[in-house]
Amino acid sequence: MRIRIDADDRRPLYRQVADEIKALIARGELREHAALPSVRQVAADLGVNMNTIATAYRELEAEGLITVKHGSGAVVASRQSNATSLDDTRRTLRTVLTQLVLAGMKRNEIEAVLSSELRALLKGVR
Amino acid sequence: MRIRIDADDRRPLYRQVADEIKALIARGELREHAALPSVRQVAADLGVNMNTIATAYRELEAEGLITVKHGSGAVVASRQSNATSLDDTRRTLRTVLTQLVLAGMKRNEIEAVLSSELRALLKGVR
Amino acid sequence: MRIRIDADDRRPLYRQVADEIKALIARGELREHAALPSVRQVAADLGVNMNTIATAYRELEAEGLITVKHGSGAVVASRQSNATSLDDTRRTLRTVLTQLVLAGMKRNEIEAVLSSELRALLKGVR
Amino acid sequence: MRIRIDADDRRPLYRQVADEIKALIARGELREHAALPSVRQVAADLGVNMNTIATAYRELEAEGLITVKHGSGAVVASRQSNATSLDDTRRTLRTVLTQLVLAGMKRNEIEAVLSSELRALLKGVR
DNA sequence: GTGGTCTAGACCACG
DNA sequence: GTGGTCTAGACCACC
Repeated sequence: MRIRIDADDRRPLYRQVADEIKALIARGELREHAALPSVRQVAADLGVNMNTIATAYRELEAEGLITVKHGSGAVVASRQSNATSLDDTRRTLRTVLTQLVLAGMKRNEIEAVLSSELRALLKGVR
Repeated sequence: MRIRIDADDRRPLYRQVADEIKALIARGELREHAALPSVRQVAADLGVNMNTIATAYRELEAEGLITVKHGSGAVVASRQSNATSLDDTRRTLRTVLTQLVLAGMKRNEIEAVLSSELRALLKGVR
Repeated sequence: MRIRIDADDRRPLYRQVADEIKALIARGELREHAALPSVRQVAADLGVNMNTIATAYRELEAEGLITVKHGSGAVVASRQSNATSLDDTRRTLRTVLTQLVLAGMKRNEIEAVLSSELRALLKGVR
Repeated sequence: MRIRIDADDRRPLYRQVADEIKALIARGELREHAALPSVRQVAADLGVNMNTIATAYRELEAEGLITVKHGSGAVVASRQSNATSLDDTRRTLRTVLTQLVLAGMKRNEIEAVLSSELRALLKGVR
């Protein structure tokens, strides 16, 4: 289970980590009740501050995707409620689509990008 | 031509304004060479500081979407270069799709959302 | 004698006009005591506000390059003192050279640009 | 590593700062991945407002010369794209050369100034 | 009238 | 500690 971060990515580190873990859950690579690696471990692997990973885990817990148990690490929550508001998601989606249109892409080109990314995301076990 | 901002939106104000204007351009409601409302005007309409709007306009100019002429206001640029990197856009797209999957949506439901938003964006004169 | 302005040029209009006239004088196309076209005329030709041209002429007069005679128009001054400080000029030159270096040009490429521009400027009567 | 600003310089402060840093990069005094001093530090050194320096850094980032990471400062970018248009640079160069001619300098004197400035700029480690 | 620059000071986000 | 955002208000440059 590999988490990647990218210095050229403009998202803050903690969000890159959180987003990577979300993708693992979405793809089914991390299933319900699966244990996440410890904060310390991830921090060491990525060479970043432990606080950064702790912040990522806190965000995931706030969204209801993982459960952090005192002393025994974090596990994927049983029912993903995903507290991220659908409003936010649709807003972001609109922004993305606007960027694609302004980049000069035609409708069918945009549709191709969308389904290619969706396919890539869902090609996992799910 | 109405610009909306939302206090519940977590993007900074200046970016909400910039994104709204991008959408207007993408939809064709603001065409090439069309004049944008003045910084003071928008600031008064939205009840925010002039500097906030000036920042939004500066960002749009830096991306090549508008041209600002000192004493005479801003207009939509003739050829949109759109400096926003496609990498960033695809990264954001992946995040959005992940959110939709985590919200429990099935593949066909997600496809429905995508095409509905795309249709809404392109239903303009374009 | 043609003065050109360019909407894509980021210098203010009045400075574009002033710079064009300076170039005409430098090239010898406008010699000592030659009459400049009237403010009204230039404004009409270029389709801009008379104030803009008046500002340009005022700048040229302040630099000692032209003499504005009440009621009888402007003429090129007899001895060009050119009040523009050499400091400013050298500062601008340094900025230009820095841009060329940062654009990745090698020393000999930069030298080629410099002498090509200099030749173009001096190919006039001078 | 010293940044100088000059009240007699007609460029805005933030651009003087940005231009000074560009020159440091061009000369090789600031190499790839080198850390820039913090916004607060530079502001304190120069006795100007933090926002002024932040504006300079934002401009440098927009031109692709530096990368700003939120909690950890700014570094020189790995590959300089230098978004400044070559058109603008050549226009400025023409203006500079015109000034030199109007200052009464002969062709060979101008060539001497040009190569002296170019040598000064490139005498670094580069 | 338009936008540009700068200040002082507040509060937030990131590591 | 770092930079980011926003405000209020001043003064300047351009048309």
